[in-house]
Amino acid sequence: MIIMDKYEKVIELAKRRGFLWPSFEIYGSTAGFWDFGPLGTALKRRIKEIWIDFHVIRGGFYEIETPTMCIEDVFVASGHVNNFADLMVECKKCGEAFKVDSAMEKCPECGGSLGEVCAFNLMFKTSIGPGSKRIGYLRPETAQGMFVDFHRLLRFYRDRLPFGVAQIGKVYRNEISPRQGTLRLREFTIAEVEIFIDPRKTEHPNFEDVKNVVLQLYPAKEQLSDGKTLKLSLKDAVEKGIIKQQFVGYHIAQIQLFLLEIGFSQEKIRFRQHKNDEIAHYAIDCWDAEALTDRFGWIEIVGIANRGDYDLKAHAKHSQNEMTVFVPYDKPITRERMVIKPNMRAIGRKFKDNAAKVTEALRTLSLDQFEEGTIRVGDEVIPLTKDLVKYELVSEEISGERVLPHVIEPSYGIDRIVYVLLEHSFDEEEVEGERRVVLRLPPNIAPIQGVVLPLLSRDGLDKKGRWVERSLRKNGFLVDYDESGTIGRRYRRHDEIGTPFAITIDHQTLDDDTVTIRDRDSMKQIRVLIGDVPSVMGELIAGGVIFEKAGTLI
RNA sequence: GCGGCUAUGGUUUAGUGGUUAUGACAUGAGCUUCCCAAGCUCAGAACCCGGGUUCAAAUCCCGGUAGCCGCACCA
Repeated sequence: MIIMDKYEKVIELAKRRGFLWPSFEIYGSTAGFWDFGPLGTALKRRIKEIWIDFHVIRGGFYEIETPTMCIEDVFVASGHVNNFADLMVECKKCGEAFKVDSAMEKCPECGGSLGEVCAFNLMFKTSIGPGSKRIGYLRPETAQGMFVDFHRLLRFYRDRLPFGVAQIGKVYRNEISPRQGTLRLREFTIAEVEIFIDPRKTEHPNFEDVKNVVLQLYPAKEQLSDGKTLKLSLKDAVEKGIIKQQFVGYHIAQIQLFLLEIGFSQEKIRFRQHKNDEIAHYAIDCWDAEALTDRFGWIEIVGIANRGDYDLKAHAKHSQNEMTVFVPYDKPITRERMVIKPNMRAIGRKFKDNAAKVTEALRTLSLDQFEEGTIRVGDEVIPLTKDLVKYELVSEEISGERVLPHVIEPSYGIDRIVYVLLEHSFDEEEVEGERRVVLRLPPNIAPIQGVVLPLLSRDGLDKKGRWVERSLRKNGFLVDYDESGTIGRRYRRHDEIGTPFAITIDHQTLDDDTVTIRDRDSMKQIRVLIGDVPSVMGELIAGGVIFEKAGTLI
């Protein structure tokens, strides 16, 4: 008996049955790259579809697609060129690796001397165009593409906050040591939403819909003290100030609902708050959705951050573009304002070369200074005389103000989700002394939705089977057809890859045109008319009907 | 990147400095059976890559690559 832990069992199954394969295998593979085989690709596609259903269709955020390669400016502005790098140094004596601290000379662990400093920027760098020296980077997140399009998005959403935009795509990070299957890759898929909100309005219009969702929370405070998680409704968590804003809370609930819908185990999901020392300097509140894995413990699969105005401010500055939103007041405000009109002719004559500085000083003059009757240019104090400026008090109507939005960002690691889903779905049980391996994936997530199995490959059963297969394919189901080996063996084959329903053609089919449908999880069977198979399958997969009631239970 | 362990058919595994490299499961063909991995026959399919030592290397040595564990980082 070979003893494997769950990770090994899942990866072994994934490789053997065409979910996941190490990339470039015939050339020896390279860490951090995995191929999705036929079933893995189908599974991943279903996860992405549900994600889009959640965030784009139900959530109302449109999806966009921006290049995976970006020009240098994007990442200079975002800070990735300077900060998405680790300066590392190793102790020559004990081998411990440290992030470089300028004051550090000796190893803090053992006092040994340190080796040479090496920097890793985790971005892949390349050049754009033939002979061009224009630098390009493969993106390490999809977010920047969405920030860079802010001015277009704002117009698309007709100049109103809040609005959100979603993107699913490949991102690249030259990880130092990728391993652990698809939990840590150099090329991977993330699904991100950037929600732009008015920083003064952190309540969520649909908060009521999710306020009773119960979350397993692991706040920063508990991580530092007793290490216990709290089970709280979203409403309580926000009211107690554990989750700082309704808006973030709403999306934490959405993350949980999404994970449950695709088949995660509820008790294996928790939300961990970033502690002060790990939270990005610009972020206001950060949580990670973590999933419990058998070998690696709790691992991060979704991050949700309030990034504040960091990104928009950075791009506005670097690109010299306005990235604010005009937010109208409920009622326009009327106020009186002193309007100062410099007499350029007189100023020019009097101050000559310094005239520009004087007008600039006038332009930024405060009312207090104006009342003092002087302005300050450099070290000089200049009296404001009537020949230099004219002024008048005007009454003006202000209808709103410009606001730099804050960004709420849920960011899903799709490949990690694929692995965890396989692990959470993986089950073994004893059936009449035999080991049965079942992937208990929800029917609408399973890569193959049904398999058609003629009991025998003759007597016309095969012909009937082919007919059922075609009718299912015509109705949009991804199905398989299998007539090799005994019926039991074929059921087991499909249990192992999570096929939820098996349609069996038997001798009774020839008499009364009925077939059986077998439920993967219970192994129970119902009998339905051959012509009803597509509609019954549709209801079963959508979860609109209880299995035992979808036909005549055998 | 550093340290430790490891590398044999699709998967898992045995093995030895020397003929044609085990077995199991899986896969394909056939027979038989026919509603939960039955049986029989047959078939295809492997020593991670490169260098060295040796008459001879899958085996010993060195280097690389990959995997697992730890450090670090993260979706």
